[in-house]
Amino acid sequence: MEVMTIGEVSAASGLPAKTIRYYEDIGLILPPRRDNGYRYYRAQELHKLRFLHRARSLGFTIDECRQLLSLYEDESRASSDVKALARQHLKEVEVKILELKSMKSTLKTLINSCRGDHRPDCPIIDDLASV
Amino acid sequence: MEVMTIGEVSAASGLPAKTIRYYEDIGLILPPRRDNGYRYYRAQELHKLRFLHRARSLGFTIDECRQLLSLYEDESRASSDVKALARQHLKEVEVKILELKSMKSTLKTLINSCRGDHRPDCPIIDDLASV
DNA sequence: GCTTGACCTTCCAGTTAATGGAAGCCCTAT
DNA sequence: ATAGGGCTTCCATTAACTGGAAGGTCAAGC
Repeated sequence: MEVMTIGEVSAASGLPAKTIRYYEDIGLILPPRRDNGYRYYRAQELHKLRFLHRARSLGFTIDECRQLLSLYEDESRASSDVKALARQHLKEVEVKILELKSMKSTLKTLINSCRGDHRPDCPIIDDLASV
Repeated sequence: MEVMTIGEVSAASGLPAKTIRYYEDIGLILPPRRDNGYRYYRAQELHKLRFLHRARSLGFTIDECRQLLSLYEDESRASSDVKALARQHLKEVEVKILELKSMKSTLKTLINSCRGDHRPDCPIIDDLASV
């Protein structure tokens, strides 16, 4: 397939067409247009869309994706720049994990202490109300 | 302090005044008003605000908080309802932790394999581009 | 040649949970 | 009287899409 419509590149990249148009709106991927106004995508654009898909699935924000994309396109990039970005992101992921683990452990404790029957007394409610 | 202004209840609950007004907008806490239009908060409202603060800090969504609040106020609630809500939320927290852990492990691997020097070759970029 | 249906286009609105800021009252102290 | 701090409302913005409406385009079939 030499070039693709948005529907085709959506299937090929795994990104919804809506999302691909959104990425265009915010200036991430700017495909050329046919005479009828239809977007078309070449291998070049498909690669970038897949790149974005993967980066997003690793939790990078759109803004980080923008930076990654420009590093991807920069033949003379320093891998240290990429690594720094990834390290920063890793840190944020780790912080979130810690927050969620703390929630998880509190929730587990509360759930375990609650009988969960037809009666109203409930240590979960008591905890929420006690702070 | 018999009753409080929004600034006072903000200090007492730990929630920003902006957030307290927002909670009113969406119908969570509806304080009475003075003749001059100022909101005022009694112990009753303060307790609910603290309740919300705590519930949010455990990651419950606003909608879940709404349900929790109505259980809190329902003298004839069944603790099983509270427990079910908490269990559901715990599940979601656990799912998020798993997602983040998977990101974390991939990121770590990629970061470790990247030299991070002035040269352009970078396994992180390669991975993103390879999918 | 015309219709049908799938696909494409743009634009507008809504989602979550707040947050920032502007314009303008109100109250207390000096 | 005026200055300040706190209060009010209303509007806009954030992140990253997603849904839907109204309408143009194209290939296939009758």
